[in-house]
Amino acid sequence: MEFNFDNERPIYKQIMEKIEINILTNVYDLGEKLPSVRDFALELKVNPNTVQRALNELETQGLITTMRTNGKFVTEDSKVLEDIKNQLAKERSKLYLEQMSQIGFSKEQAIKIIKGE
Amino acid sequence: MEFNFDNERPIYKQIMEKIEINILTNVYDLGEKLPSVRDFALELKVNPNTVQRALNELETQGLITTMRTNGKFVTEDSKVLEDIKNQLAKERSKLYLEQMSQIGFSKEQAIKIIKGE
Amino acid sequence: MEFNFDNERPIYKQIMEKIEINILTNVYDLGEKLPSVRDFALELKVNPNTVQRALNELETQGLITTMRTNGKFVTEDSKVLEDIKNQLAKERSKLYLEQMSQIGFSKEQAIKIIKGE
Amino acid sequence: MEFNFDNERPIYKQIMEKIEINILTNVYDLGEKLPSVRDFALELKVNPNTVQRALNELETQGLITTMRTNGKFVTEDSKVLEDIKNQLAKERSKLYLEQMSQIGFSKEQAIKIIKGE
DNA sequence: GTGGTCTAGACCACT
DNA sequence: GTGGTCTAGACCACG
Repeated sequence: MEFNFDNERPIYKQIMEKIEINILTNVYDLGEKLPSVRDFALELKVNPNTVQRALNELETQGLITTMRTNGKFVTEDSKVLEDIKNQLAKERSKLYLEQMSQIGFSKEQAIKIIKGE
Repeated sequence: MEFNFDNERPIYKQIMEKIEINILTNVYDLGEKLPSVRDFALELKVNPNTVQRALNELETQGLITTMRTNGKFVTEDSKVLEDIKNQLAKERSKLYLEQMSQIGFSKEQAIKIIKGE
Repeated sequence: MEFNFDNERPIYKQIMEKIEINILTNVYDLGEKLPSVRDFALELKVNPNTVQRALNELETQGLITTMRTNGKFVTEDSKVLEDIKNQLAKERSKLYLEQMSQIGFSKEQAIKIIKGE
Repeated sequence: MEFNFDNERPIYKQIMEKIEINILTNVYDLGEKLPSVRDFALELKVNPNTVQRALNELETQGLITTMRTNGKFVTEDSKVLEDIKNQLAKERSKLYLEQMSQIGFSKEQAIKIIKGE
């Protein structure tokens, strides 16, 4: 796991997103035990509280479950993963189209530009 | 001009973006005189300092020029506008594709999702 | 606002509940500005971070909205309040009946005991 | 005996409550010999220390007596059981009414909601 | 003066 | 050794 933090946004959110992506793309498998809070902190060179906060939010999101004294685990419910993935995809598409329309590009133009990428 | 401010981001940036969009989409024409800082502030129900800051940043971006003692005007250089518009469009497309690829969607899938919107 | 904290449960949760109740029972009105995080902390003799955490969770619950640099406010949406109130009431009734049934009391007996209170 | 443990509370307390309920509802009869700590632990898939702790607390509560070298037995005093049951019932009813009143429901409303369950 | 973030470090309960 | 909580104190952006 790399750690190029962007100063513009809270570190804990960036950690959230990294782990979220790793879960959504099965870098961490369903039901897999995650590194301990302290290990994450060492690896990311960040205070354990910061990691804690990130993982907490992922837990309220349903991606992680905690077994006390035993560690934190990726959810075993693949449906949750799919839902979050699709929700993210839709949000981002919608946002993209909105932003493009704001500056005067139609949906067709927006797609054409993507294809050109 | 509406004013649904998002608590997550600085208000001055949100104002910047609104005015920028109005310029790029010719709501404010090339060379047109902009409302005074004071008027903007009243209309947006915001502190004049906040408007000031937004306009300053737009000026360093080249979208606005100040005619001393006379007010602020939209640039008369249409090329500047086109450049900014296209640059924005490319950035956003690139970002969109990156984000989608991060969560496991190919360019084709990304396009398909947009079409479904 | 009193401050008899129970050592068994996290302080931040107890703060959450106190404020939640104050909102649900209109001690804090719809749309009213809440005391600042620092003021709460002084009043409750607790670290500001602890208050912050409590208020944060209330925000994700939808009871509070933050206007940056301006303070935190009770939601203006009375529907949210009603929903939470009714949800709480149902949860508690269900829990009560379950607990009573576990130790061998029927719904009728459970009601009779309440009436005797 | 099932074992859906709740991460929020100590496992030993949850075990305590389960056994307590089994005694109060005569799943374990008066004077009956309980399974050994070891058997409990295997059945519950839990560390024997955890079971030990739970049983100890039940003993100080008077629900269980240890016959040295011979195992642990349910108390033979039926009055103890009745007392505990009624005390529990009263406590819970009182708590329920308090909680409902806190969020603005009268005793009558509280009863109505129960009936609707 | 407002909220937000982060760190360092401590202590706790549980297993 | 695991996660959870709390404190003290610092710094930041914003208006």
